[in-house]
Amino acid sequence: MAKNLTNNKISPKKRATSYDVAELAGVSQSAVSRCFKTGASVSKKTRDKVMQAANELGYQPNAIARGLITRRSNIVAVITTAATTLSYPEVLSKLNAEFEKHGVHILLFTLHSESDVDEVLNQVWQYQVDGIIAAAQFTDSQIDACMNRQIPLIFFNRVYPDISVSSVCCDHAEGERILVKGLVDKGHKNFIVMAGPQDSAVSTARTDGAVSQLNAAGVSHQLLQGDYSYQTAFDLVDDYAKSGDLPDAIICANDVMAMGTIDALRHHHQVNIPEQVEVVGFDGVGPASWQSYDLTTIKQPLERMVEAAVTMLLERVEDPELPAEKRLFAGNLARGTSAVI
Amino acid sequence: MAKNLTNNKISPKKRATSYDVAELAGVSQSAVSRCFKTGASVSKKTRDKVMQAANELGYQPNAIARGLITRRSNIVAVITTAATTLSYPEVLSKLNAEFEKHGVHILLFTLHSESDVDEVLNQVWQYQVDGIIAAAQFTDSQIDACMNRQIPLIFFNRVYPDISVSSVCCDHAEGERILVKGLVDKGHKNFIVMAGPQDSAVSTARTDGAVSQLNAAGVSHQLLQGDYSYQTAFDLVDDYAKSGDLPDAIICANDVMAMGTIDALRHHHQVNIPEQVEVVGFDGVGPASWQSYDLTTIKQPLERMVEAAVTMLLERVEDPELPAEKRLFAGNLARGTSAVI
DNA sequence: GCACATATTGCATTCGAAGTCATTAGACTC
DNA sequence: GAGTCTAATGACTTCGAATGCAATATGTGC
Repeated sequence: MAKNLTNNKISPKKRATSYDVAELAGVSQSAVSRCFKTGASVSKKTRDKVMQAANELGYQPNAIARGLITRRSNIVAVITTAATTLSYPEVLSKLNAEFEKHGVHILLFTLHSESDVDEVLNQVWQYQVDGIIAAAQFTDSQIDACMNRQIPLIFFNRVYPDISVSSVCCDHAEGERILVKGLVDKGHKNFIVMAGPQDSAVSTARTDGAVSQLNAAGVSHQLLQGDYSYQTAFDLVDDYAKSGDLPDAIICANDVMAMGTIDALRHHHQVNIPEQVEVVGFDGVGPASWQSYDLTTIKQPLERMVEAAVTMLLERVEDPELPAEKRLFAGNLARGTSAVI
Repeated sequence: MAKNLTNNKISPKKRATSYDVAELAGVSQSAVSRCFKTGASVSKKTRDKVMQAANELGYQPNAIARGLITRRSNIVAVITTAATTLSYPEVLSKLNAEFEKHGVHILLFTLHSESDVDEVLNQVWQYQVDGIIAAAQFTDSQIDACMNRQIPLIFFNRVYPDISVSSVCCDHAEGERILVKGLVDKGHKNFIVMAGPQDSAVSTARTDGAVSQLNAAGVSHQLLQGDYSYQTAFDLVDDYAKSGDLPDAIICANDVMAMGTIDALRHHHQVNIPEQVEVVGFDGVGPASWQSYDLTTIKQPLERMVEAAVTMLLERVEDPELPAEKRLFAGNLARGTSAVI
């Protein structure tokens, strides 16, 4: 096979490097490098020559090589549990949009079960990410591992009250307080609280919030163990309703379960919602506001939460010494138009 | 400040490199490298020493440095339009799971508008990704750019009949054929076809499929221009119904619009669905099967499509000479239990 | 014990861009 | 035109792991 000529522009075998550009432009490799760094000292003449050569060769600096020397990959890891929740795409795409503004990209890691965290972290170390956004439960030693490696870490919708680690979280307890207050003020006495998966910290926060408010108000409740899914909620409520008696209100740990609950009551038991039973959720996902459900729920201010998470992370990438910070955002009550609370 | 001692294990400032491990284990850096490469020639004795040292230092090979020399980043770019579609999280998390099996990770790029492709591609080049999965519309020259750089490219739910480029796609036309046939066989005569955004290739494929089947069957239809969103569909149908007359059936380019359609008719115009008007969608998203909608739709075999896309991409990473391949998967009819088609 | 094949090992180099430093060109002053 | 000062430039080194190659160790058969 013929030897590859250095200045054979046709050969698509190798992508152009800064040396190729330098040669074509008649300058040194250093000059090329400087042209792609804002604020570097380059004369207009050189820059023009270099840029033209770069265009001609389709040159883009190799982020891998750059990352090696600058020790900045401009990549952050986003670690989430496999997506059952409907707000996942919204969060992910907002995160991506925010990071992109700063030239940062997302390397995605999804967990099949929360126990995979260790394995995922090993992968994360290899990629020299600049930071981590975690929407998953970490153990203390996993958090320690991030700190030892000086990799900024922001939890999304998880809080560790006893650990000095940053987080952005919706105020689940406060949200439930608002919901419960509304329902209790309306005179409801018998409640069902439907929890999400037992290993979900978010569900626990919401459920505990609701329960303690109900207790404080001195009204009774019963707990159903759901798993965030429509079908499980549907089945649970279907079974429950077969027994004959109905609660005044059902508080679900997320919107999807609330919709399952509504459908079970409405379609299998001819119960009028919200006249006979009032159902509330949490999240503010799209379908919750659809006419068929018109759900009363707490809408998480995802936009602001994502913005906060990104800002906090990038600040800490710049200055790793910044102290941890926990930010708690109140949700907005989205009142179903036919609801009365 | 004190000079950093080479063997100061306490200092968390720098992560361990293969040289650190080599020193601690009393071997050369090459030996360390070989220990982390499967199939390399290393004695058990050396491997043990190295692995112990690596553990002690928390060493993980630096994927950035490795990528530089091997010209493999083990990263693939996933390019999608900003997620309005409900199947997005499902696809993304399945993609991730499949790739992870092969030690490949996803670098995420989302487009705010389809015109951002150029900008995104520039980012993509910088990261030396091994391949690209694109769920977005590319121009011919953008496709060419990938080919020139020899970066394998697989389109997801986009086809380019005239270009030799690989794709995995749901057979939208075939799906619409099934739906239309069912509806026509039932005796329906007046149809509405609701399209998605005009720049969406998927919408066009579905809409055209439906229209040509309707024409072939000799039944009339009217076209409404939607945008895949619930609200727009709701408003369009609401307006339409105000005029007084109703079609026999409405064919929507996706499930979300079908649900908006159902809600508008049912809640604003007291139309019985499916008795008075039959509504069908496309996608098979979660809420479509919920009792309130119980939608007749074509479910895309996402699991298989994702598997195919991943396999095809990785094959082409291994052997860039493999010819392009277009795979078309038929969707499954999901019949609403109360539907009659 | 010797000749030889095979398995391990280390040295030196490589990938591509960025930073350090010394040098040079250019602008400006008097 | 000589003397300063700054801006621009290039040679060289660096980041961390992988690899070709040569050197050494180990093992085998006689």
